[in-house]
Amino acid sequence: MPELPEVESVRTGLEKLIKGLKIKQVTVLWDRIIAEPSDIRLFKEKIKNQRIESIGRRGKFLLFFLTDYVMISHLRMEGKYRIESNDVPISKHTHVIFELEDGRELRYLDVRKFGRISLIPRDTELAHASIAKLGPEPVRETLVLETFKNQLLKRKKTIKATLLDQTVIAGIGNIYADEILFEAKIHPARMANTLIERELITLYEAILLVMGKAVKAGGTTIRTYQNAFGETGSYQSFLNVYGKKGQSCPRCGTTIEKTKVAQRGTHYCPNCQSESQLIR
DNA sequence: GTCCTTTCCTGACAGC
DNA sequence: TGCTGTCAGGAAAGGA
Repeated sequence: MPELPEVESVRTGLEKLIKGLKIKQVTVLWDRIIAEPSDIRLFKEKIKNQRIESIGRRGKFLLFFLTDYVMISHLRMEGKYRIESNDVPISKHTHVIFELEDGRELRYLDVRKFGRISLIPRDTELAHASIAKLGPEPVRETLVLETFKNQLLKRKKTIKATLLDQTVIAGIGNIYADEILFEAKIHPARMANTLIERELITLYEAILLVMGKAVKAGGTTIRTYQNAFGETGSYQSFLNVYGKKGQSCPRCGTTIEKTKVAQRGTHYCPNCQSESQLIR
């Protein structure tokens, strides 16, 4: 499940592999992957002979900057890009094939077909609905402590749901939300607007720490995640609570529990992230 | 405006 | 063995 660190690792990989190449033509094997334009023929027509000038990222969205268009791609749960020679057989879960001028192909694979691709004119990307509403990236330069605190204090929902809300901060998904809350010693079901000053600052620092460390590690490989080189991330070796139900908390030894918060599987240490916080 | 629920999808796994 | 049911979950859309 690619979150910001995994998408960033895909981005840097793709830049090394296909930047500067021209797309000769595109084959779409599962129409629903293409969100825009709604007419698939138009998508294929427009992308023909476009050169991949660079590859950017905003939150969990990949942005392929082409000659005249920007291709916005979200991998959702299991989307991945592979570069293959055109004589390599098409695997079962390949849904979009971009033929490149050097005979290789950029292939989009997605077991669950949740990923979406949009092709829009250059320079309209920042105004595109999916991008425009995103909150700041989780780095010190863009995530301003005061703004962050104000955002949280007006949310009448759990802190876990708030961290997953892409309009508050861009790029945090289920794995890192659990890891961040463990780091900050805050219970995931705590209401965001009940956090006190000290907790808000601790949480802010935990976000920067966890996300920064995960980007450096090339992301986390839980199920099937691979970057463009087919490499896995290494952050899973730093995970403290995610997927650790029944194991000992690395901080206090208490057994890690799993519940459901904000409709998501949620892992936490019942001692470090105490329930008693909930009554405040 | 904010929050909550549903929808999209397939593979893995538990239980019978 | 083979079937059925449940779970995994990010974002968009629609309803409250």
